[in-house]
Amino acid sequence: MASERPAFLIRDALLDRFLAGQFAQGERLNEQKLAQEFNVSRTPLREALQLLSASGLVRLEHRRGAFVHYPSLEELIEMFEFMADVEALCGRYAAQRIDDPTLERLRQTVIACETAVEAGDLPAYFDANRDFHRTIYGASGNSFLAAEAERLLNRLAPFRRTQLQARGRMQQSLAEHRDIFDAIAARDAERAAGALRPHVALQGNRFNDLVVSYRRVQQGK
Amino acid sequence: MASERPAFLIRDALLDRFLAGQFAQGERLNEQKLAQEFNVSRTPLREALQLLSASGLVRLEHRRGAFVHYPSLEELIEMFEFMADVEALCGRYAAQRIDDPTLERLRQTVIACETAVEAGDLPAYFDANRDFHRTIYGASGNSFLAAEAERLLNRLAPFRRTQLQARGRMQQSLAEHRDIFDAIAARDAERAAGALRPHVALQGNRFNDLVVSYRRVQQGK
DNA sequence: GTCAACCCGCCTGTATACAAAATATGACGC
DNA sequence: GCGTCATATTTTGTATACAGGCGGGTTGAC
Repeated sequence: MASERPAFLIRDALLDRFLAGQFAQGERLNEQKLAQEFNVSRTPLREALQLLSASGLVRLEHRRGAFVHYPSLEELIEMFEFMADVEALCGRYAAQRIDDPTLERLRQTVIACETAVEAGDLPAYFDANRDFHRTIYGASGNSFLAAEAERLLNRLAPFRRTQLQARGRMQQSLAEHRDIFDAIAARDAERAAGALRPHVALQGNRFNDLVVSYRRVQQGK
Repeated sequence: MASERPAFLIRDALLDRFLAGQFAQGERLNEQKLAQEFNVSRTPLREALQLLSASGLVRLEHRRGAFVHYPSLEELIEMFEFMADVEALCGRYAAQRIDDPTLERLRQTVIACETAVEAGDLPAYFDANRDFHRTIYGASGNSFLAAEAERLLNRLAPFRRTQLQARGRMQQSLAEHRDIFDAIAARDAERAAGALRPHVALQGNRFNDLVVSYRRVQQGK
């Protein structure tokens, strides 16, 4: 059993608290208190805070402390715009470069999405959806790009989850997955990119959904 | 005078050492020795190592230490491919969204490039070139995208510098800048993106240049 | 002679101690 | 009553102390 680094565990635990809305925007995080809560010293806790600052959820101010910084609505919109373009990029390269075994794996992730939709299982769909997208990242043949895409995915994941909760969104998402898969299977780079961008981007009802879920997170509920 | 965080100063100092080739690939970095060299304790030094691990130059292995990890040639190629696409993205949005004052600032950066070329001043061109690209990032109207682009720029900067050293490369780069500027000024998004991608991407001689400079850095000179 | 196990030393990871800066508190003056 | 200055307390940042793991070297057995 690999005893993970405590800093990572603490980071993840803090992330859960963030997503559960236990911290208010701009709140100052007290190192001593948090260290006591996690039964560690301040050293690994500070490490965790530094990790979180890299992902933007915490802002470190020299000699002032760590402050909670949820992305503003504007930042979220910008992040989704970029994410959509990055995913389109992955799709474009994937269509050009995917090999048959990977294409088959991608097909399996689509099937997993179908199964989840039929069962009406949202968490399962969330996982299958993630697999689908990550498989495309890997199929891009550029592992640096894939890593960057995954980093963004992790950062936006909580907000993407809430997007799937709206009625009918899961079915729509699945239909788009089928389109994307077909484009990649047909090695049609432009069609793959063109199908992926709106799949990820905020538009129409999606935008409104985000605003709602944003307010919800913001108010800690 | 703002007493900067020591960890940042140490990180930058270490970066200089990396670029000067003072560390060999895979070399293990001894915390105690480095801490002594910088006249600090291990605490801020470890902080600096964690910062460097975020930019990929150092790989941290639990209970084993920090290891130097220069990007391989393959990784570099992947990074340049992604960078080219990200810059193209910035250019596309910039053409759509740039306002007149920013366009004027962009014109000034092109003029600064011209001045540097006429003077044959490579360092000046490097700075002007950087300003040109950063202005486009900002003009994209997406500050998240701009920040990501800048992060990539910083990470690739040392390798881009060596690319400009080849004969005639500065003139060619300037000519491409003029094209890019014209496309943005004409609000032609596709042309801007189409001009930026090859400007940044590795192709033809550029690729060979990179291989050469890579070998040079790799061997610590 | 080779391989394996054990032991010792070095190094990392974590806790704690200490110093200095920032903020909170209270008193004084306007 | 409000603002400002001095002081006290909290809290960060850094140094140091301590514990445990990893690696290297030596020793012993086959």
